[in-house]
Amino acid sequence: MRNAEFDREKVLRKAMTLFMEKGYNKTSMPDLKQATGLHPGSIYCAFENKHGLLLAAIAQYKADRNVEFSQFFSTDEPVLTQFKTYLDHIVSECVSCDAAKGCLFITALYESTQADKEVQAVISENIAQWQQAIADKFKQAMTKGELSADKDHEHLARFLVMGIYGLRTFAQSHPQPEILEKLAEQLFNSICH
Amino acid sequence: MRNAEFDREKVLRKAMTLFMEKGYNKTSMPDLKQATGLHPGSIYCAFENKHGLLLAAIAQYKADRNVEFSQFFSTDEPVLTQFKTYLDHIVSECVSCDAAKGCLFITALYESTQADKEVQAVISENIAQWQQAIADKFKQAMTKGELSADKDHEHLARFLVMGIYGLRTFAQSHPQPEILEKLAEQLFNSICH
DNA sequence: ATAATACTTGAATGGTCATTCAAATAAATG
DNA sequence: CATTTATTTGAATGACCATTCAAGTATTAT
Repeated sequence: MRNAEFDREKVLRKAMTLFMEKGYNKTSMPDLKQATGLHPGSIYCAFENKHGLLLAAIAQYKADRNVEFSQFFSTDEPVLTQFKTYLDHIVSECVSCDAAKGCLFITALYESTQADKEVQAVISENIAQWQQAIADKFKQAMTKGELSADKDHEHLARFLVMGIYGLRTFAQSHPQPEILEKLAEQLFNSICH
Repeated sequence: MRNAEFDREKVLRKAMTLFMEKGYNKTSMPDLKQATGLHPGSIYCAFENKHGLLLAAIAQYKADRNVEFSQFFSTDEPVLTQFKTYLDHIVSECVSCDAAKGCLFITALYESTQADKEVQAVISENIAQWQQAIADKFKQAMTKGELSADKDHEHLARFLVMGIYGLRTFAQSHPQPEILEKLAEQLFNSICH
């Protein structure tokens, strides 16, 4: 017996960064070898193939985003304030120059073909879970009286997810901070008022 | 001398459909040959290379969308009603099963790399023009008294573009008509109220 | 210590792709 | 009609890529 020598999380984060920066298809095995330090054989040994590495990277991305999400909502501020901070964070990601400006869910979903039902299903499921977490927070805001109780928290969550996707996509062509901030603000207001 | 035998617009629409369905990178020259009936040499003769074909397809896509846009705003209904109809049309595109459910601007933009500044610039410009056309319509709605005059028509246009991108992206993972219609409705209301 | 097991290495393989090219063909011009 | 000029054809080219594999190596368990 023998355990893998590499740090699985580090390798997955390197891979996920490449997938976000260059896209899955244009990230070659030589690219992955260079970025991760792993030889092709090791990648195949650990992840079956390039597609398996993508799935593992998506899972890691989901785990990382989950932790991040929880952190934004673990303060003792009002839930709506937490949402605003969360949105501001996303805007700052959009205008950053590193890989975080692209969301792996979106890029992988747009790149996936009809043939790759597996990636599509995994990402849809991950998005649905994120949306549910948002819906739960909205419900919490309603029970705390921060949000009028006649709203549909699941609809609000869908609208926010839609808006965040819109922000991210809009930022791809027009990454101006002030404009994105205004858009995020109106998005927030559309939900709260 | 001699003119090309093929119908340029037809070829470009075939190519644009493939690019939307499979993505630019995964659309191979054999694919293009089969879909357009053009041999590789003809494509190179007419469009320089595959990348040139993409640029030409994007230009054709823009022209087609321009015509479409004008048609939605050439009725004698109130501008806001025209917007609602336009939005409904986009929702119906999102839930359709053909290539129209993906927008070539978005798919090509997400697929383009940092290296391909040309595609990025062309698409950004095309989006900006579309956004400006929307802004003009909002201004028109304000002068006609359909929309309160204290709004910023350019901001409204950006918000609508963002929302449409959000809708399209959201639909990629959750293409349920009723849900998308509700989202489109709230998007519309966020702008008008 | 030794055997068994699993990871690592990196060159080799086979396939696919964008692009080129030279020959063939057709239209337009004078 | 003849010449010129452009397009069409489709096979050939060269590059790149995902994947495989066999030999080497380290770790664990007995």
